[in-house]
Amino acid sequence: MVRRVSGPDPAPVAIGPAGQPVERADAARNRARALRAAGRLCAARGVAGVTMDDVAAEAGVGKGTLYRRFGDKGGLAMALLGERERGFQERLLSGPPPLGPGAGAVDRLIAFVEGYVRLVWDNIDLLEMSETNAPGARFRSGAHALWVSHCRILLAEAGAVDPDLRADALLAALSAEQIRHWSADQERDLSELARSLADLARALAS
Amino acid sequence: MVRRVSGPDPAPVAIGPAGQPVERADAARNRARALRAAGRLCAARGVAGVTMDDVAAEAGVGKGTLYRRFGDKGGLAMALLGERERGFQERLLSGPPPLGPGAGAVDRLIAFVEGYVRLVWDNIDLLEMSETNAPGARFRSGAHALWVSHCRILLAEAGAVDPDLRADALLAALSAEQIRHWSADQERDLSELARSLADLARALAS
DNA sequence: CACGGTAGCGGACTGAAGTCCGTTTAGGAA
DNA sequence: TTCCTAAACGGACTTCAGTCCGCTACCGTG
Repeated sequence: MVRRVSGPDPAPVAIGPAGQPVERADAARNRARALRAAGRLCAARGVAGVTMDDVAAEAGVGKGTLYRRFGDKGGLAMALLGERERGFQERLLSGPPPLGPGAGAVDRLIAFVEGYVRLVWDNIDLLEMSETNAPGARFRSGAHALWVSHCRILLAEAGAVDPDLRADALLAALSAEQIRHWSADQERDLSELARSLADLARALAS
Repeated sequence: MVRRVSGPDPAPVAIGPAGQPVERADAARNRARALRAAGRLCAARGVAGVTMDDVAAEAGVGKGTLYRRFGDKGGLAMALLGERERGFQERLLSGPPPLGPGAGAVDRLIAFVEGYVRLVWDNIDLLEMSETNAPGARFRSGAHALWVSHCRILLAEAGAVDPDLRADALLAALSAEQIRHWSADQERDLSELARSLADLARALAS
């Protein structure tokens, strides 16, 4: 199956009172169950040790249900990630400066990079799982679209040339794979890495 | 099994006349057979449509042999890639400038980026396959070590700050995933992309 | 040339992702 | 309240990567 683009599950067809399409009650219940089960199992055994059958059993639903809701294993990982990214997204859009609005573009960009590296560092297993058997899946997530457009806008504001490409390039340097490489293979630590990448962002902004 | 670090197959133990460890004749023959078979099948059906069983059957060897020689599916892909990268490596190390020695650091870097983008573009399926179920496998390949050290040296020569990190960041922007994203999702074409990335390299060099 | 130790061989087996399709049920309509 | 239909369910099934281990044959030694 091809992973769906705009979210973990197919768009419901029925229309609710507020005009939004609404998910059937059993579907919503099972989605929540699956996410809670997956979270529990990942916490207990580590992301790599969890299979889809495990999650289905722990959630008390069939495997088919899991695949209907999340598309594939990567989609489940993305859904789990979504919950953890939400806080950072909110601080980005409406939190205090320098991460949130109010600071200069370069300062905001640096704050973004520092926070984002941290987010990746803390969720690296889940991020890698979200790309298994679907290379580039992250590019199609709503979250990634937000990161890119945030960087693009700040780079443009700072007067950088070709902010589109540079935003993508900056985020490429912040990919889970790359951060893992710096962390595991080169034994860089989080704070030193965050500092170096902030410098990189500063260079890209000029 | 864990992919081997320095090449596709385990270091042979017997020592040959010239002092190099030597591969047993049947092993060498089967490696060549497997590579030829894999090349044929990929050309005929596309990389994604080829299974390890297919390759084993086409090569006339057992599946176990394939895994002994190449470690896993990604290792086979890397071995196939190795053949295609060799020409570029040679032009890099001893070909005519600006790619080879003789030109200024920035010009060489730009020539590298243009050539490398092309190399990735032409072998993108194989590159993605080399990372299936082994995220970050490319970082452990000998070829990648060459690309990184080449970029690092040129960046240092050009006077860039933190050439280590910048070399990695530049290559992150040139990863197969990222190039695929630019090509497929954003519909950029090869020459425009090469030009933009060359500009990025110039910015990183200063 | 004969022999023995060891690297190499190969295919049956395992485990997990992802699919299929007959069955169940939510929830709107009459 | 009953009925109807599309959505959702679930588990058996398929496919494929990767492992295991008893067998084979290469090649260095005497």
